[in-house]
Amino acid sequence: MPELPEVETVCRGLEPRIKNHVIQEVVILNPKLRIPIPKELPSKLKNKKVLAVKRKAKYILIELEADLTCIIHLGMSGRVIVSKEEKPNRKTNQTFYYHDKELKNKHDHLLIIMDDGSQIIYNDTRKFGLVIYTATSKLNQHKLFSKLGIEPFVPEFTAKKLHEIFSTRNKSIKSVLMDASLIVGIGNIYASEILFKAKVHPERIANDLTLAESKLIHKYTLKILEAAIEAGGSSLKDYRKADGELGYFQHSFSAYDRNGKPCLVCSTEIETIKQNGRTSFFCSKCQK
DNA sequence: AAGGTTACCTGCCCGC
DNA sequence: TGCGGGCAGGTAACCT
Repeated sequence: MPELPEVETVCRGLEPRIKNHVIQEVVILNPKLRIPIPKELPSKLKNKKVLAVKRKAKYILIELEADLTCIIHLGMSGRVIVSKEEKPNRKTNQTFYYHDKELKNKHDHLLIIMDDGSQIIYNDTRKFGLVIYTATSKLNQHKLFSKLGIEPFVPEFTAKKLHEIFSTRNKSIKSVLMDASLIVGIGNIYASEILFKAKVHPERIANDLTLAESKLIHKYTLKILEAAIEAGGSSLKDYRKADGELGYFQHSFSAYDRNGKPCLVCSTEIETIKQNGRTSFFCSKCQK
């Protein structure tokens, strides 16, 4: 479920568990992803200390010493799982997770073992994600990042700025909100949620929006993303959910996935339409 | 160059 | 029960 809040939650969950620890071993279990995992990634990462874990758009950046950053993207179905503790196999006395066949999971692509024995697994059913590396000093020039739009949580992301962005695009507001070359982090779920709260119909053409409407979209973009990050943070602290899987928490949506259910404001049935191959959820009475 | 479509991949759910 | 179609939270290579 990785949009900005989920990726942020993964980063916040991961950092305290690996920061200042050294990567002891990296094992490629299945390199087949959108960009294949580079063969030399294990040797590059091995013996490097983790300096920080950061988010950039929907990417996870594991910043390492020696000018190295490991870049992870979760695609549609990527997951990061951190073993809670070392689990040695009784028979072999091996601490490798993968020496215990019962713990093996389908679609695990990468295993990282830290110096304290904790193990990080990248799992991705649909293989749309990626795990690569680059020089930290050249991060912003990387092909993946060179065309990214503005981050929502920077001071320059103002209502005025957003309105200017909208004014340059002659297509639906829904697809503009989801366009990472304009604004990063908003995917199909939060685009519907933001437009519902702002009372703007998803098919409205972006450059037709009034400044007042852009201001509402700006306000709810920040509010909704913040609330979702907060919810993710709560789930990280919840011991009942502390199964090692990071970034997956119960969402409460107002519009997304509520097709046929009553609008929480006016009780009109939530409708769906297809836009650019993606389903949009909206209330035809509230959203104009 | 903007805007739209298609493909990548697996699994699940639904209707027949 | 089995099969086919459509669908799923993302991105980028294509085409016009």
